[in-house]
Amino acid sequence: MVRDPSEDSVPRRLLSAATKLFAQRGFDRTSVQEIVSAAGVTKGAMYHYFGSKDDLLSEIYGRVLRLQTEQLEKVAATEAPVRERLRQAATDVVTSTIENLDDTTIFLQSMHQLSPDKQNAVRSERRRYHERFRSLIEEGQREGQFRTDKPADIVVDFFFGSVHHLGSWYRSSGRLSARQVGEHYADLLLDALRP
Amino acid sequence: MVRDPSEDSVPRRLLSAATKLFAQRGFDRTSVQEIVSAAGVTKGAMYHYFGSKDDLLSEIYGRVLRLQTEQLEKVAATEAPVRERLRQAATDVVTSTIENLDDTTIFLQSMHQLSPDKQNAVRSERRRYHERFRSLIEEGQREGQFRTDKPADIVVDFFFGSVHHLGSWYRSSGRLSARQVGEHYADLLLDALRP
Amino acid sequence: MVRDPSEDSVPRRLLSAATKLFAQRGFDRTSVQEIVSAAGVTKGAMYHYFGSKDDLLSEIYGRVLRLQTEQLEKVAATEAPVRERLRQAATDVVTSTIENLDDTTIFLQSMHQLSPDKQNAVRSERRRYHERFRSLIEEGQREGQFRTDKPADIVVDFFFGSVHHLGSWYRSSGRLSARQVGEHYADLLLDALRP
Amino acid sequence: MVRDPSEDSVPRRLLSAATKLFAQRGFDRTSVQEIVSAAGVTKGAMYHYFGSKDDLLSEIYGRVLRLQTEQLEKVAATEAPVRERLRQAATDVVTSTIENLDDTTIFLQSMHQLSPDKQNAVRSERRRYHERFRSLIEEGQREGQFRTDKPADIVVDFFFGSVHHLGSWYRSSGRLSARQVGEHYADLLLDALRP
DNA sequence: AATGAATGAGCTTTCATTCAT
DNA sequence: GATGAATGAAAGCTCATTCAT
Repeated sequence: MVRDPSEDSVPRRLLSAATKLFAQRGFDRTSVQEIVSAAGVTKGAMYHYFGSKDDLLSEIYGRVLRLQTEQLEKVAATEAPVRERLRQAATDVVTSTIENLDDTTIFLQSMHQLSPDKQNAVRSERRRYHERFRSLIEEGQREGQFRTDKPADIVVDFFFGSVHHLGSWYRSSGRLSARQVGEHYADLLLDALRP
Repeated sequence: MVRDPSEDSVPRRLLSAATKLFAQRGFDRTSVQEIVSAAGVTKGAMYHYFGSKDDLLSEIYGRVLRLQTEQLEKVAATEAPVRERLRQAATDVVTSTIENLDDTTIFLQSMHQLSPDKQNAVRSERRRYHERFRSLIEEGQREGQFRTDKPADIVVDFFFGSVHHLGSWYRSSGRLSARQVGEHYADLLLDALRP
Repeated sequence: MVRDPSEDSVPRRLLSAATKLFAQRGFDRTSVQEIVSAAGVTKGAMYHYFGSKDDLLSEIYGRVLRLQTEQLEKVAATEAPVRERLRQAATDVVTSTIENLDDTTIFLQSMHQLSPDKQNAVRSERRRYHERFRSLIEEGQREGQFRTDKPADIVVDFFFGSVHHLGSWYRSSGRLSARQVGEHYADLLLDALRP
Repeated sequence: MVRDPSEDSVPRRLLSAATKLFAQRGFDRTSVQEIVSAAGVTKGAMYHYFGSKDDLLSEIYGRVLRLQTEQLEKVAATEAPVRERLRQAATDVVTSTIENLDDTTIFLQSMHQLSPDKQNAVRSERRRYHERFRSLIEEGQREGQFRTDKPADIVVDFFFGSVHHLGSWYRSSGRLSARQVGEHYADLLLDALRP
């Protein structure tokens, strides 16, 4: 059978429909019926591929978490000076957050609606990510590149608050590109860290 | 009828129970039955005082918004140099956010679950608040106190992201007081704005 | 408001409709919708009075168990010779089983479809009932009234098998009354126990 | 293809898995998916060999019914005195019921969950079996071996109730063997029939 | 002979809200 | 002011069965 290339596989269509709807109306306000209708399949098909509505959400999280973790590991491992590595990491996370704004909006708004153990899995992945980011800051503090009168964990929470908030105001139709916002944010972070 | 002073009025008990529950489990996951049980009244009583479950949420928003707006107006109107006024405003909003962490957590997580018109009302109040804050930054930029290569609205969103995120990590049992966090955050903001 | 005496209370109507339907089609084959339609109310009303479909079943069990336990205690406590007390107890349990044939049919067929803890509650009540019956047989064995070469517990299971089976064959339109069947069964039991 | 002799044919594995599961959880509570998973095949395979889930149940019934009917015919046809033939038939049915306890448990619990026409088929087979058993009793009554003040059909129902009930209490780990229970039950029946 | 994706109808349960009292 | 019985719509999920391959 020939496949229209525009016609994705069923699980992919389900994930994509769910992402859009969860971002628009929230996880709880989106019914399984709405998701499967948007994906053009029936409920049975969805439950054939995903164990539950929660599973859809977890899967969406997983994708973006894995992507960002990968990017961070790659940048952190380069030979560049720590200031440059932190700047790059900060720019990257802002850019990729904006490029996947639906996923990350859902992340922020719906995580606490998952079942406790799925929440823990996501949280610990997230924690590892933050710890990796924090260790960059600590490295710069040890080298005398960054101020030492601010605890690194406070700075991390300060910065990721800003990042998570992007979904509430950034519009792709606005005057700034994802990259421009990323650079502004990285500047603000780096300058706030000047000794 | 004699009133035990510790026994608040019915609407107050309802608001307080709703606040706690919404913060713990989210708006959608909290049933009206749970709220009225926690408040020690019946459903009928709740619908006597509040038109709907949405109304409870709006009311909770309203309280904290009014409080923070008031604080900001007061600080902005003083004669102090703009750097001092911004520092005070930043410290204040962090401190009062932490002191009302339940309310502000709800704010962040549940706003998009309100009916559209209630959402607009809240949003426009919020926007006015942000504009007042932004105008402080712009004043400092005009006076040459703050850098001018960062648009003031980006800085506002950057900072309020950090503030909204407090609910996801701040614990009153941690090593930092609300005031200490406020001062750290204000320092980071002010230093990021150094010319 | 004047009440038509033929119009029972809602919970009573629900129990009665459920009893009839469970007996006819089995617990699993009966939907909540069928029950509430038969009772002339809505699902919401049912869930207002009963926590679950299981609860309806438990309640039906409870009623007939309590009735039969009471009858047995009363007979066992009289001064009559043990043969007479056993004969009366046997006749009674057959008669009341037939008179509540729907309830006891359900008992037999649907007990294993209850949640484990409800099942245990029912089972232990049932066990107490059987133990009381067995102690009557043992008393007769000690007095030399009954044969001693058959363990009392085997006899109890033998007899209650017969009783539980009534629902599969007894029809009120048949040639024997409940009392007549009770007397036949009691005779068979007593004569099987002759030394 | 070489066949591991321990590896039964697919239909046999399906029947055996279904028997175990139906006995454990009941017919309605067992899904086709569970059966095929337990048998290590897929749904398609099951529907290749059996027309429906009901068919599995009918097949299980059929096997045990045919077995017991055969045994009864054999015993009834011997030349032994009627008391001995009845004793043997009673012992046999108890023993074979216990030896196939899963099948007979299902028989008792799930028969009424079959489609009406399959139910009728099973019922009429069962009736023939009971009639053959009853005719033994009537033969003994005519010969003066058994009491005549108890209708034979009542005695048959009395006894088969006991037999059907075996599944609710008999455990192979208990103190009595299948044969011992069979003898106790046969004694109780024969002695209840003493003139 | 066998697979497994997909269907579609049905299930129990939850819940915000109303209203006679 | 307050009760709590009752509604009715919708939710997430299950499952026997079909069918193209």
